[in-house]
Amino acid sequence: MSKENINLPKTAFSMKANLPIKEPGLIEYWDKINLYKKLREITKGKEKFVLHDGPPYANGNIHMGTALNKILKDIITKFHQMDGKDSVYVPGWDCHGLPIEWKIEEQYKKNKKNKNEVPVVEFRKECREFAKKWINVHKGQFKRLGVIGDWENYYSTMSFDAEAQIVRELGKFLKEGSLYKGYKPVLWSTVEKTALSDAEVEYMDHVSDTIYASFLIKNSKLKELNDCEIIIWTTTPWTIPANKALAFNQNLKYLIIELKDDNQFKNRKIIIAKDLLESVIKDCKLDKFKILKEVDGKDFFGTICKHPFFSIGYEYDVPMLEARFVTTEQGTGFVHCAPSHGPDDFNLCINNGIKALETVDDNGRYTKHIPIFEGTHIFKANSIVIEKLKEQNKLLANGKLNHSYPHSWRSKAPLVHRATQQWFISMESHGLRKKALKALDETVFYPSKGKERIKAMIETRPDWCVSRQRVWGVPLPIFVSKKNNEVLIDDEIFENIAKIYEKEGSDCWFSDDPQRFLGKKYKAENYEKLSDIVEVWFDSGSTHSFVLEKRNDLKWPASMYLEGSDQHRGWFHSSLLESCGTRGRAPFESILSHGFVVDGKGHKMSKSLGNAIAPEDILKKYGADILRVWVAASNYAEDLRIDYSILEQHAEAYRKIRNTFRFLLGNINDNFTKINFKDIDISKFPELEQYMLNKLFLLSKSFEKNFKTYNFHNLYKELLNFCTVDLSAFYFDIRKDTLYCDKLDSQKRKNCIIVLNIILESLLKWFAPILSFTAEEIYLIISKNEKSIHLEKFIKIPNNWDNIKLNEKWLDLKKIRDNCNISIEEKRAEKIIGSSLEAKIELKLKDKFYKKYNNTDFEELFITSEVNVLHDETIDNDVESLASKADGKKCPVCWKIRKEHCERHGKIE
RNA sequence: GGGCCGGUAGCUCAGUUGGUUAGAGCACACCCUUGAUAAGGGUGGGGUCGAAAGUUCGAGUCUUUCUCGGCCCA
Repeated sequence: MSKENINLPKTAFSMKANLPIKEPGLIEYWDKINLYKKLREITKGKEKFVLHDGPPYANGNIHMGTALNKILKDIITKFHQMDGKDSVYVPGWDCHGLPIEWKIEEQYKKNKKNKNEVPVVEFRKECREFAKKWINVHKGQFKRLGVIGDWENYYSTMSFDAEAQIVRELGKFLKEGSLYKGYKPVLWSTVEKTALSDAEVEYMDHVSDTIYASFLIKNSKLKELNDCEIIIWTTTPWTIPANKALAFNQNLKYLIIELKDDNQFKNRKIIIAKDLLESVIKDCKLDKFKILKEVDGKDFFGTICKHPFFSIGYEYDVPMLEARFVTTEQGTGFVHCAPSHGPDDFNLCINNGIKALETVDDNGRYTKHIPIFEGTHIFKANSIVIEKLKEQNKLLANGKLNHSYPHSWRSKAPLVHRATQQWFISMESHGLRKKALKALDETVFYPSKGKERIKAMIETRPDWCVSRQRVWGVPLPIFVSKKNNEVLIDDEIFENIAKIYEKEGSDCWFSDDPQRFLGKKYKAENYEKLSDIVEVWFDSGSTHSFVLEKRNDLKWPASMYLEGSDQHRGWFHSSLLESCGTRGRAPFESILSHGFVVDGKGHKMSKSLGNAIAPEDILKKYGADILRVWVAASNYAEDLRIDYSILEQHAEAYRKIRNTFRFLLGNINDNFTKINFKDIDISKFPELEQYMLNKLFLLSKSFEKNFKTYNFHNLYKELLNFCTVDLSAFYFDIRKDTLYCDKLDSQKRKNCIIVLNIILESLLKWFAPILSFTAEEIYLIISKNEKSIHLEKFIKIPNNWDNIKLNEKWLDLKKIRDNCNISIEEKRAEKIIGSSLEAKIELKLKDKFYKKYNNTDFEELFITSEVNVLHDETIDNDVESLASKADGKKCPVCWKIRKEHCERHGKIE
C-alpha cells in the first residue's frame, strides 16, 4: 500500500502566486473578452448602482492615495455587480487649471520661450495635449490595479461636451441672479498690470513705512471705552483710506492708557494690547503715561469706531470685529482691515457682511471710491496719508521697517493685495446655503462623521468665487453692456455658446469674433467680452451634469460619491453647491470618505522623510491583489498605514487564502460541480458537514451585513478567519482522512466533496471583488464555458441551513477538542507521542456532557486512533482528558494505529 | 492658532446602553508532521486600552486637561 492507493489532492492551481507576472495577463484577458461590455449586457435593465468617479487631476504618476481610492471604488462596484445590480463605473479626469499651466510654462522657460508671445489658443492646445498624455498614463496605471470600468468612454472636464455643459450650468446661475459681480483681493503687480499666482511670487527684503494710527471709538457697550482711541499699526499706510473695520482678539487683554507727554496726544486715552505695551512705548517714544484700566478682548464686541478721516469725507462706521489672526507678535493687538487689500481682511469682512470694493485700479491708482485720494498712485500715497493723519491728529508715530515682502518674479516690483473684479455665487440670495444643508441631511455618509464635517463648512463658508484670471479653463460666458454695465442674460446666447463649444471646444472664445457668440440679436460693439475662466472646482462640481445626466448608462443622482476625506472641502462640496444651485438637491445619495495613506508609524508620507511607497513598487514586488487585500483589510474610516512589514503580513494572509483554495481545488481535482441547493438534503449529511454548512450560512449573513454597511475590513477578516480557523485547522484537518483514505464511492466522501464544492463556490465569489485577479485565475481553472468570475452573482445560502442547536452543540465539542489537544501536547512535550494519530485518549465527561455527546465520533474529531469516553462526576471541570500512546501497528493507508486489522483497509502486515 | 477625527498586543482589527480575569487572526517562541510540503497541525508567551486627573460601588467605554498623529482652514 502506498500513495497510488489514496486520493491525494491534485490541481493546476499553483501554490506560488507569482502575481506580478500573472496579473498583466489577466488584464489582457479581460480586455480580450471585453469584460466591461459583458458586465453591462448581463445586468441590463437591472437596478443601477452608480459610483460616480471623482476625477483625479491629469498630472503626474499615481500615488498610494490614488491607488487606495481606485481600488476601494472597484471593490464596491464589484460587490454591487455581484449582488445583482447594474453597477456602472465610468472613470473621469479633471483637466483644467493652474498646475498644468505651470507645467507648460516651465517647458517654455526651458526652451527660452516667452509665454506672452504665444497666442492663448496655442498655449491652451499644449495644456490640452499635456492633460491627454497623463490621462493615458493614469489609465494604464489604474487598469493595472485591476480596476474594471468604461476605460474607452471615460469622461474628462476638458471634453467639448463638458465645456459646453459648464457654460449651460453657469448660465443657470446667471439667469437666476445668484451669480454676481464682486471684488476680491488678489496679489497684483501694478507694473505688469496683472494678477499673480502664489508660484509667481518671490519674497525679498523691502523697506516699508510704518504708522501707528488712532481710531476714535464712537460707541461701545462698555462705558469706559467711549472716549478712547484704538491704536493700530500697519506697514501699508496707503490702505488706510480703504479701511472698513478693525480686528481684535477676544482672548487678549488690553489696556486703557492716558498719555501725558507734551504733544497732540496729551490727555488722550488710547487702547493697546497688554502684552505689547513695552514695544509700543518704545516705538512711539511714550515717556509719560498712566494705565487707567485693563479690559478684556471680549469687551470690544459691538464697538463702533470712526475712521481717522471721518471729518474729511470718511463719515462711515468702522465696526470692531473679532479675529483669530490678531496676535501679539507685532503691532498693537488691533489690526486695521481693508477688505480690498488683504485676504484676512477680506474674509473677516465678508463674513460680517462688509464687501470689498474696487478701491485701486489696474494701474495702481485710487478709484472714485476713495475720497480725497482719487487718482493718486498707491506707491506715492504713503507720505500723503501720513500727512493727512497728522493733520487730523490721528498719527501717534511713524517709522520704517525692513521686512520680507512679496515681489513679482519677473519685474521684481513689489506686489500689493488689490481687490479685482470677480464673479461670485451667492450663498444667500437664492437660499443656496439652506438648500445645501437640507441636501446633506438627505445624504447617507460612510462613515457618519463625514456629515458633520461638511455641514460645518457649508454653514460658515462665504460666497463662492468662481472666476479666475488664467487661461486654461472654461471661459466665463459673460458679456457686459458698455452702456449700463449690466451683464447680458439670455438663454439663447448661453445655448449658442454651448452649441459652438460642443462642436469645437472653448478655445474659440479667445480667438473668434465676439459677434459669433452674440449671434444676430446683439451687437458685439455694445458689449465687453470677459476673458476670465471658471475656477476648476466649478468644472469638477459640474461633472454630475455632463456625465450622470448626459449618459444613458448612468443615473442622476449618483448612488455614491467616494473620495478622500479632504474632498469634504473639495469635490463633495463643489458638487453639492453646484447641484443644489441648479437642481435643488445633491447629485449623490451617499458619500463614502476614506482617510489618508500614512506610513507604518502613522506619519504622512513625504519625499523629504523618505517614507513614501510608490504603488508601482508594491505591484512589482507583491502584485495588485496584495494591495487590494491591504485596502480591504484596513479601516478606511481612519488613516491607513502602510509599509513593507504591513504588506508582508497581508501577503502572508493571502498565501493562507490561496492555500485554502488550493486544498479545495486539489480535492475535487479541479472538477467543480455546481451544487443546486434544492437537490440536496443536508439532513442526510454527517453532522460535521451540517455544521460546516451552518457556519457558511452564518458567514453569508454577516457578509451581507458587512457589505451593506461597507465594512470591508470586518468582512475580509471574517472570510480570512473562516479559511484559517474553520477550514484549515478544523474541517480540512479532520476530513483529510476521509478524502484521502476512503473509497471514491464512499457516501461520506461524496458528501464531503459536495460540501467542498459549495464552500469553493461561495468563497470564490465572496473573495472576487477583493482578490480580483486570483479569483479569476481560479475561475478559469474550474469554469467550463463561462468567461469570468466577475460576471457571476453571489450565492444565496438557504435559510434552512441555519441550525442554532447544532451550532451550540459543536461549540461544546470544540471545547472538548481543545481539552484533548492540551493533553496530547503534554505527551508530545514528553516525547511520548508525535502525531495526534499516535495518541489514544481517555476522555472523562461529566453527566451533562456525557449524556449529550457520548456517541460522538471523537476519534475522528480529535484525529486520534482511539478514544475511550467515560462518565465521571468526580472531575474538577466538565471535561478531562488523558493522552497516551496508542498500541498497535500503523495502517499503511490511513496511518491510524490498529491492533491487527484496519476496518477500512484490512489486515496490517 | 481654529474646526473635525483618531491613538486597544509587534501588525491588522473586535470590544453592545459603563458590569466577571480586555478578545480574534497574523507575526513570534517551542513542539509535531512530511499524504495541502517554499505547505499543514498543536501549545504558549505577549496589553498600566496614548498620559494624568475626575465622576461612579465599578471606566477601554463618560468628563476635563495634556500628548502624539491625520485632514481641512488660518
